[in-house]
Amino acid sequence: MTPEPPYRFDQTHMAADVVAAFDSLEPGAESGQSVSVAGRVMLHRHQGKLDFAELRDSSGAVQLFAGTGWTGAFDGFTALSLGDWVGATGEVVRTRRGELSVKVADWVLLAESRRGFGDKWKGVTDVDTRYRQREVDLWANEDSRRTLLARSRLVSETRRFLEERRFIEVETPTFHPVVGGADARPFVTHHNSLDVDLYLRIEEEIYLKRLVVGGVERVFEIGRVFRNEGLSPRHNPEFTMLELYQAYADYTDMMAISEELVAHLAQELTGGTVVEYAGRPVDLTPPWRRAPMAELIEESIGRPADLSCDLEDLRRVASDHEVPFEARWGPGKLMLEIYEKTTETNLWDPVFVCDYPQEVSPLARVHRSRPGYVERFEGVVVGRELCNAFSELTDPDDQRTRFEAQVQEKLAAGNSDARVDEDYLRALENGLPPTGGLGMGIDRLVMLLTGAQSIRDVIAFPTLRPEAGRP
RNA sequence: GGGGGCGUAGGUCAGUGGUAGACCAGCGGACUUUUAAUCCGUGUGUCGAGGGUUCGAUCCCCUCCGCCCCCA
Repeated sequence: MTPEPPYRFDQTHMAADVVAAFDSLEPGAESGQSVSVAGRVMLHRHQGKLDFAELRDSSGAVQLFAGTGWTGAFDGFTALSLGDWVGATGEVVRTRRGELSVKVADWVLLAESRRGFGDKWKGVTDVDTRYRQREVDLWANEDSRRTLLARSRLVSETRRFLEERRFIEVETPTFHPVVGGADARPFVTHHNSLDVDLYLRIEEEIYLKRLVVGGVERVFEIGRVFRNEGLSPRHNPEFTMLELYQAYADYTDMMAISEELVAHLAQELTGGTVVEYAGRPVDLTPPWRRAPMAELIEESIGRPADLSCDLEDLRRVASDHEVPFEARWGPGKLMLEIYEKTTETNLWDPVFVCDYPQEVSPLARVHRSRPGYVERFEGVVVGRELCNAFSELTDPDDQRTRFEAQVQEKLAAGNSDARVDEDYLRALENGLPPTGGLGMGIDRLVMLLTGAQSIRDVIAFPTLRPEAGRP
């Protein structure tokens, strides 16, 4: 019979604190000080009238040392299973073999682990189990705990970094009446009492820029966005995006803040700005290379593929490089596809890929000196997009024209959800000052700085096929 | 949707055309300073599911399911 567990337990020390505070205790010595610790039993060694257990809490681990001569309910203690939660009180001692220990006088079972234990040496390696039962993964695998903590620190440091620069954090709606400006399929849901369909947001930018119109000159949001697309090691249908908007700034300011933020986070999390990913060094030290997309494509494939080429040239380049394309695509879309298929994945060290075709960038302002292009960049690291930024389009008439073209394009692509966002156009008519905007994928940033190969390793509960549905 | 890989005990993994093994965990026992403790004893299972070939299938073949990776 298992007694009812207590409702609370007074913990005086974390395991790591005990180990640190009594560092100087000699082997065989007793401190005379009693502590109470709590956590899970991770290893257990019974030896006749003695019993040793490794107790782990969120700070680390400390050994529990029980014996018939000093431990209440000793037989019960020896019967503890791996994974059981225990609270224990006793004097801090160091054993003759030198292990700092709590010499257990009293102890209490806080919860049983009824469902077996992973391999105590290898943990749990089955990826399906690790993702479906993250609670098991977390207590069995040190790497999993480290990643979770790194993510928490990264988000926390990001807030601090931005707040120090006078950015204000806000929360904008997750339900959008109109699909946003990014190029992604939305999830659709329905509000019963309003009897309207709503879309889960695919980005945060529209509402954030409306706040800039309202006078919030530096604003950011760290929030969940949703894209109804496939799963892959780099894509989860819901993921976390940082977006920030800064009045009176342009995309060059966004480059500066991007590289400073990433370098700062790398420093905080890894102790330096050169990190290792997939066995290769990545130098995140600012300043990052800045190069027009057209230049990078030509570097990669040895011939130009940009808006100075005519449509037939671009189609030929696409064909030569096995880039599939559709007849209705204009030169800008072709150029972007060629870039993505031939160039992007080869960019290892960070580079700001600048000056996108206007055709594929409905929310970015036209380039001040390069016709056909907009002032937009993506920060690419280890061959992946990490962030995306513009000098924001502020002209309501131009914005309307772009939205209408985008809606036509989406309808042509079979997307019946496309509509012009009249609310946003009305907001622009109230005046958006020159503004720089930046979006950064938090999940991919955590991957980069923790070495994770899959986005599922940095999301506590990634999207999975439901287990139910088996016959 | 196409290609490749994987699926064996609670965990980590071997293995064979003659219905299965190791270690750990579990259970019983010994042990007063252990460190993945050790030692003795002990049980593990629809070998992912279904069908086929075969005297006989966990193994070979087919279909399906699930997971991972690559591609679209």
